[in-house]
Amino acid sequence: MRDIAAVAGVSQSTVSRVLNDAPTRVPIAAETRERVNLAARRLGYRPNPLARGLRGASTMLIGAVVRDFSDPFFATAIEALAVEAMARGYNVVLGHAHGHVDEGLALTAVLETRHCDAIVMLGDMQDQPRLLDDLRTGTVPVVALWQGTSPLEFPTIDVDDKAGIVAGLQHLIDLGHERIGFISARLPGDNWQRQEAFVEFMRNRFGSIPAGYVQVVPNTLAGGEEALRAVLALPEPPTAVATSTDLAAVGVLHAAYSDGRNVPHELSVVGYDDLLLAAHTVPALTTLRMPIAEIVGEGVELAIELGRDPSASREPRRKVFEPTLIVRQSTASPAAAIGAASATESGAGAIEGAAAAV
Amino acid sequence: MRDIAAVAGVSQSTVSRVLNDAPTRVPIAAETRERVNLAARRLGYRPNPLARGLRGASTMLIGAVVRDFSDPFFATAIEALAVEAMARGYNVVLGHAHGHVDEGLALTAVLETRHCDAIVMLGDMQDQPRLLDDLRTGTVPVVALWQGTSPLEFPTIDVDDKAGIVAGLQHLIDLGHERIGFISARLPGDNWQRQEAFVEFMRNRFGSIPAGYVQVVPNTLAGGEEALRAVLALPEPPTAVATSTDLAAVGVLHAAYSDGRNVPHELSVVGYDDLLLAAHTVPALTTLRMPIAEIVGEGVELAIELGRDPSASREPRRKVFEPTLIVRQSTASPAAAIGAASATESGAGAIEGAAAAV
DNA sequence: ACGTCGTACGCAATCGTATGACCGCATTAA
DNA sequence: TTAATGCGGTCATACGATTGCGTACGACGT
Repeated sequence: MRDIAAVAGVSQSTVSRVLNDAPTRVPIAAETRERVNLAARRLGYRPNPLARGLRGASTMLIGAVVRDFSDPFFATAIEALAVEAMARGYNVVLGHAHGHVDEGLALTAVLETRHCDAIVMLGDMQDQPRLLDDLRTGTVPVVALWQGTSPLEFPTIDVDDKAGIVAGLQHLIDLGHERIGFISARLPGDNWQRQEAFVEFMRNRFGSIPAGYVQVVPNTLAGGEEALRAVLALPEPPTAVATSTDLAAVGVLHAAYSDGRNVPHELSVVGYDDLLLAAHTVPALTTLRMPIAEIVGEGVELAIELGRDPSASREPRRKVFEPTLIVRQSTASPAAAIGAASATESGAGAIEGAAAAV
Repeated sequence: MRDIAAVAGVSQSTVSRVLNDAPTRVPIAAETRERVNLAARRLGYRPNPLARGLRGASTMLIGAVVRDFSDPFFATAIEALAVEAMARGYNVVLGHAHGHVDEGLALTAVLETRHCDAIVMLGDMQDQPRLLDDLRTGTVPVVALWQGTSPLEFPTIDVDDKAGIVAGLQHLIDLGHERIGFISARLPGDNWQRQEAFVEFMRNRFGSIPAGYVQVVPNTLAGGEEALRAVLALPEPPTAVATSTDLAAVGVLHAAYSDGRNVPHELSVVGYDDLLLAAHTVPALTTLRMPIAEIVGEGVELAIELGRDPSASREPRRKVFEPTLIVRQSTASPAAAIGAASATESGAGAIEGAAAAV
């Protein structure tokens, strides 16, 4: 910048004013402006965001705190986050709140993150009290996405999990299912929202839930497999399972296939999230679409707004989106099991193949 | 920091020296050290990385330039990157080199990235000349991962795609396949390495490749489906297909199922990458394992090293890792097709179910 | 008694940018 | 003629930390 000033024959302050061309109380002649711009371009000038930030200006950075982004759901969310942020001229720095070295690392992540304009938290972090504490006492505004029912500490954008679970269960019941299991895929620190919704709905509908019909497993493909095997080993196994996650549901599909159980004729499966993948599993997964883009977009918008105007109300508020049921080929009436034998004879999947639209 | 100095009754420079306790030519009394540390802790001092970076010190940031991280392969790679970086005390900032708004955005991404200690490029970016140009002329060291055969401009860590493809094809040939198709899932900017390896190997082995046996599609699930349908519509369709990507392979599995083709009895499928998902598809996917963690770890190591010591040789060098064949249930001898009818009668997947170990 | 040396620390410049305070000049109003 | 005003721009300083250099002080040697 000093070089530009020298070349253009003006002072450094003038250069600064020209380059940001912000509304200033100091007028600049158009001719000078031209000269400076030219020099800047010729010298290939790039503003140094560090120096900018040092002056208290915005760094155009949004911090993302996420636990585990091998989880395809959060991977998708992060991509959305990056896209939304960049569309608004912001960059994203990753803070990894990993469970293992947890406290130490989590803390560091936040410290290093301090020079962000805002922080977006993806997923629930109730098990990381020090991180939350840091965030709470810090000066950087925080927006929480998919916080679940945790005590509201930050502005939150969330999804109506209860409505989603109910929609999935109602779909199964409409098909004629009554013995419905639930696979509760747990993320560390996550709350029990979807599981509770299941329990509440089923209690109201059928009075009680058979023992073993709710399986709690880690949110991985292998977790889904394990849970399905456990549920099918029951004396009176369910004819359908709902899962709290597509990831687990994909594991379920694999386990069912490996054990020779035809989905959907012998077992119906409902996922949750509608990952990109869900439309392309074998068979394609009936699931609940999570409006990821909308949620993240809203979150970024809010985060930036809070970052720009620190005086803005930071009192916790919550916005809730609705998931929508997407019916594909992994659910069918339990009565269909009668015709299953003849169906498989003509090649597994022939029936659904005819309706394979996505 | 000034506050600390005041509280501890020393000068701010002393505080700086104590807090970094770096090897300095200025000795500090142990007692003073204690006093300063105490004051710093009580005041909850957090160093401001901006000011640090301003003085030319390292910002402990690694920039990641990636095209599209909805691709599960890159999502996994990014997670690995974040983990490896944080294990070394670095954070990661995301630069999105999206294909659409490409040039403009790509450029911006890099500019904003300037204050990183190093940049890691994930995937090939040959179609973004301006980005490459920026990277080349910049002062920040760059390490390229999965660059393919592009002209070597940066230190590169890569995988031996040719060996991988050959291993997959040899596996199919060993099973007795001769009519083998290839689904070339293309990432924008990517080169044709895997496809070329296929063509070369098959030419040498069988003399020629039937028309239509090589399908080029975008690297998506839908791309895989489309390619499989095209290949099966040929007058003499292949008995096996290799894909350049697990993502496409999953699409293939879905399409085969939807069209009533049993995998592996009527069609063998070989993937490439060994995503986490690959072990849990229906049926589990035979594929080539990409040593993602090793590659990324090596890349981060190198990037940090280059960042720390700018005098280090930055001349392009390449390190190559070997993929390894993972045999699961999506491949079988074409002769098995004879017994396919009876096999499906007892429920699809019963056979592989018995061998469902991962 | 005076010079020397090692120890322990302070002073002040510096990085790149933003910005309030001032300044010279011309034109216009009083 | 003088003062006020507008224009076009420069000066100096601040942001928070790092770091070369200077310096005060006690101990020690001669």
